[in-house]
Amino acid sequence: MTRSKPPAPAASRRSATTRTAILDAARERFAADGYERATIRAIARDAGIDPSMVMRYYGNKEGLFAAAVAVDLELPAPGALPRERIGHALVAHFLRMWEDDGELTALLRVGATNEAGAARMQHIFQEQLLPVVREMHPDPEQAAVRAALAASQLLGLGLTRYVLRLPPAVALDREEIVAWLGPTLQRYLTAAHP
Amino acid sequence: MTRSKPPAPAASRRSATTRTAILDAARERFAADGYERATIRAIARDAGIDPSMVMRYYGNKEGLFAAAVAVDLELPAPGALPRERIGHALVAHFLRMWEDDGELTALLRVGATNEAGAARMQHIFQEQLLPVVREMHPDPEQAAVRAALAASQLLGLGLTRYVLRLPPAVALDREEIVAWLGPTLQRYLTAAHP
DNA sequence: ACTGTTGGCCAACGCTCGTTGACCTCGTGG
DNA sequence: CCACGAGGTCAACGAGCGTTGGCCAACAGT
Repeated sequence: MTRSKPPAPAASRRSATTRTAILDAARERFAADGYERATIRAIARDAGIDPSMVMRYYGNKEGLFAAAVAVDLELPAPGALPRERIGHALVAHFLRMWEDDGELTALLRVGATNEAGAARMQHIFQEQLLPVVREMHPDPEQAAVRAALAASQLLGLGLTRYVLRLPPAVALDREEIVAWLGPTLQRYLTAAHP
Repeated sequence: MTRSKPPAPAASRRSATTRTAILDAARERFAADGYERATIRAIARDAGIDPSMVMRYYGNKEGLFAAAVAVDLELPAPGALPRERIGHALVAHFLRMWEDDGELTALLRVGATNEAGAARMQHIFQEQLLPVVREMHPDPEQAAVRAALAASQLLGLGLTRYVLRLPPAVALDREEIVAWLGPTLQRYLTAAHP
């Protein structure tokens, strides 16, 4: 892509280019095929290099997955949005994230069949979604339950729309989804315990 | 299919026993490992027989999966339950079905990474869930959207609780889940378009 | 008693996978 | 000019997979 000689002597013979090419190809393959069927050989072929380079750079297949799928949900800072709009905002945010690239699809596809993938999803849930909910509900148990409910609806959306591709779920446009799911998330996160 | 002897001294040299042993083992393995990692060899080992027997009985791995995971959601006949309680009833019903055996977990795990598995889920959606919703909403587009929304929440629950095993989702007891998700399903299925 | 059918095992095939180690090729620093 | 190290290729390994075909043992019908 880019030439090679910036200003400095460093970065010489294009390793960075190859590294990101590998990661891009890996993300795509993991998203399309899941962990087992996304073979290192296929990823290397997509990236236009030899399979052994993948091993050199990322150690083994697990390391490659860890490097390729390092999800940051980019959730808004707690308090950054009004409490009574958080449901709609979260749904819209997640829709944008899902369609950004295949990273979330890859994570979900792998998480469904691979132990390490599932563990990574738990980690993301705990480190990224839970803190936002905790800001609203200091009681830890309350927060955990409400965050889990929110996750169930948000992941269910991703599952039906981007993984299983149920036709009616694919056909909906974003506004409509936000209008339907927003109130659900709002209730899970802010309503009184039923 | 089954030629043999209906009237005669049946059950002789135990083929039926083996067949169901294979199906049980297959269901468990597919539920635990997904399609690729649930190997015919492992399934045969669990069933206490030779891998080649699996081939004899079910043709190939796809045939085995088809035979092992033939989901019947056992949804109530349309009109069998009051329209204003259908949300709670559906959630409770699905919880029971998920915990019955590993069949739904197997279906979801395989559906997330396997084309045929995803197609089977679409088929079940269309043939089993959609008709129930159609009974309430004659307009086909309305019915499809509402059924997809319901599926997203129900599958999201199954995903977080039985596949990913997010701790807070596992810790919830059934009544609490019904109390939280019931109103959601109720709204997706019966409320006015938002 | 003979024979065909049925349930089952064993051994092998061809293939693909992740992974490894030897080798090649240059641009650069001394 | 030369050595070196980084970027990259090639060929092979051992293992595991789905699948096949041949063989064996025991029952059932004649």
